[in-house]
Amino acid sequence: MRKRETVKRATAKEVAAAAGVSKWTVIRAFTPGSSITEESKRRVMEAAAALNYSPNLLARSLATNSTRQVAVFVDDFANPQKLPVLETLTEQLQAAGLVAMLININNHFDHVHALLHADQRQVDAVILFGTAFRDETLTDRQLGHTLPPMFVLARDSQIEGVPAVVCDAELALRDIVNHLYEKGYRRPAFMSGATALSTALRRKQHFTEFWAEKGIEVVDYLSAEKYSAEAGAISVRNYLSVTAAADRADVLMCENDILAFGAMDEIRGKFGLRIPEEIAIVGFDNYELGGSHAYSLTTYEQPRHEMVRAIIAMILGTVEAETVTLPGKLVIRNST
Amino acid sequence: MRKRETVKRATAKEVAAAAGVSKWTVIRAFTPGSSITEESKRRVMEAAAALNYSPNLLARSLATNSTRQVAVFVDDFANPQKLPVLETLTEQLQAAGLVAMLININNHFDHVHALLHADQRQVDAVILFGTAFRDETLTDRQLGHTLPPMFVLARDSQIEGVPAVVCDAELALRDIVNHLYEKGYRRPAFMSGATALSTALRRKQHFTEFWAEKGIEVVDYLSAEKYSAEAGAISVRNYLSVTAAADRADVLMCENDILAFGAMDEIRGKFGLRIPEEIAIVGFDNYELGGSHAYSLTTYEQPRHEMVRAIIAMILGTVEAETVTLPGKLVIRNST
DNA sequence: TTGTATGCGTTATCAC
DNA sequence: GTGATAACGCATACAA
Repeated sequence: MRKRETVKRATAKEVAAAAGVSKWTVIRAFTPGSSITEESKRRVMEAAAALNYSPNLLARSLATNSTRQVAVFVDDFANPQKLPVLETLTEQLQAAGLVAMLININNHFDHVHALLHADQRQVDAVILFGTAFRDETLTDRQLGHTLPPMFVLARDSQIEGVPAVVCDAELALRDIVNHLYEKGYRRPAFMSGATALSTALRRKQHFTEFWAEKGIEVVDYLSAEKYSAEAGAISVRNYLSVTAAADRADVLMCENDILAFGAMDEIRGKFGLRIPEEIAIVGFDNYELGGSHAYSLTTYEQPRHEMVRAIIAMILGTVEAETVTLPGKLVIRNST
Repeated sequence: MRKRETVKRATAKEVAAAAGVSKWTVIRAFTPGSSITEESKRRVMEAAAALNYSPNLLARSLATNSTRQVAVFVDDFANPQKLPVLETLTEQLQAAGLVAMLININNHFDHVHALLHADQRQVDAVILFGTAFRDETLTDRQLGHTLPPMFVLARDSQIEGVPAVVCDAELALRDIVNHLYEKGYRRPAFMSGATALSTALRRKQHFTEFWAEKGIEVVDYLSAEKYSAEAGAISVRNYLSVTAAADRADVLMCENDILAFGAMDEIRGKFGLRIPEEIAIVGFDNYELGGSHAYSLTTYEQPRHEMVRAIIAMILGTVEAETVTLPGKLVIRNST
């Protein structure tokens, strides 16, 4: 590792010497709201500008016991929806004077490892962004009581005492089913992804539940190997291949947009069915491409700005840290 | 900001007291390859485990003048291709014992601001990941000579003395044009995105150049408003609307896959043309969805693992820091 | 308002 | 191999 020894950064001490004051006065000049005369401040700032001084945030962190860094754990980079959320997250963190450490959770760097590392780096908080992390490992002896505050974003929390910020699945599915029912659909099907995530299970469960409330007890279930267009295509192909046209669902809800894209391609391309006339499609997430003419996918948008705002408020401590469920919004397009 | 005062972390000093040694011995126990007896090390490790001690990386950074943190500047979250690169980048950084600080460059937080901030945080390096940042601002007085080493990833460097790691555009376009020529296409068209980025211009320029080498001097140029499917669709719609079938290109290369998706949808959906029989399509980036049955898009894949490896090697100083151009790979599918 | 002493937790360097 | 001294750059508490 090349160290940063090109040109030493100026320190408060040096600025103090140049300005003819003590280094503590320099600190004050850079501390908003501290008592210092205009004159002193002006001289300090002048000297600072000349020496190109700016406070060393590392040293400040050590002294204040607060790094203003937040570790963000991500373990599913395959989901393109992560990107806009990361954008929102970094933007709002930065606006709050915080900065994101992006941690890739994978086979070589698991949650426990990452948590230990983030802890050593003294981060002010850890955001589990849609990662599958359960309680068990946390009770290990190796993890002390000194862990940074943790928060779960966009997934249910499976850890005792760790709050989550999620989109209201019940409301979402209620809106979706109501919409489909009003449109006249009566034979629903649901395609789920591979995982047994509680968030995913909940969508399926509410889907079933709300159809039942309408008196529709028969729901077909499809499942895809993973969250990819190809997997969605394969899943729907299997379904359509073994299902007589008369028995076929008239609307298929996919657990996310990516699955829906694959399903739509297959339905139109391979089976020559019209969407939504012969089978309607619903996705989840409102991924950008769904708005294009080709897909025009009815979907549900999670309130990512509000979710991020909520989690940051908890981190800052401006609101109590407790699980929050926020309403999203149904986006109706031509696929239903 | 809630500080981390729940339970104070154990320090080397406390571990030393518990183990009956000096704190420097504790440090040695945690420093691979330092001279310490097995017995001392064992006792230290025992005490450390009991007290749940682990070294404070913040304090270490201050003392060693090396944070092992790398700031990654991103200003275009709309491009979904950023995500897999971020995955690769974080994975390899972590494998090298480094960690990524993800910085969102936007209207509220520009490059200069971000650079100053990263500098204050004492990052070991800054990666400009596909951001549009030019030299001018850098010569400002406000930016000292103390800036961290900078590197540009996936775009040409426009800053004097700052190396870049890019995909070889010349080779890429040569491969693409050769492939198209062999397939028998003779009427090429090129769709560019909105920006006047040198990387983008270069693709267009080489595209033209290599067709000229084949004796084909006529190339149609389309331009999209931005890098979105919708913009690609609009662009190709305008083109096809004003171009007689006889004058139409027989192959359209789009500057990236997203534009290509939009173009393909429009070409098939609105104009009822067959791909590739009536018009072939080429993209760039090998975005995942392009592999799906519906698109099956011929495209070009940037060598992201090698690119990331190269930039990290420069950061670590294991290779000289200089601009590197790496070969990607043509991915041939059914759209050509 | 300003200056002084002390602490944050670690590493580097030198004696022993 | 081990302990001690100094230093990293800043913040807090207190005295002037």
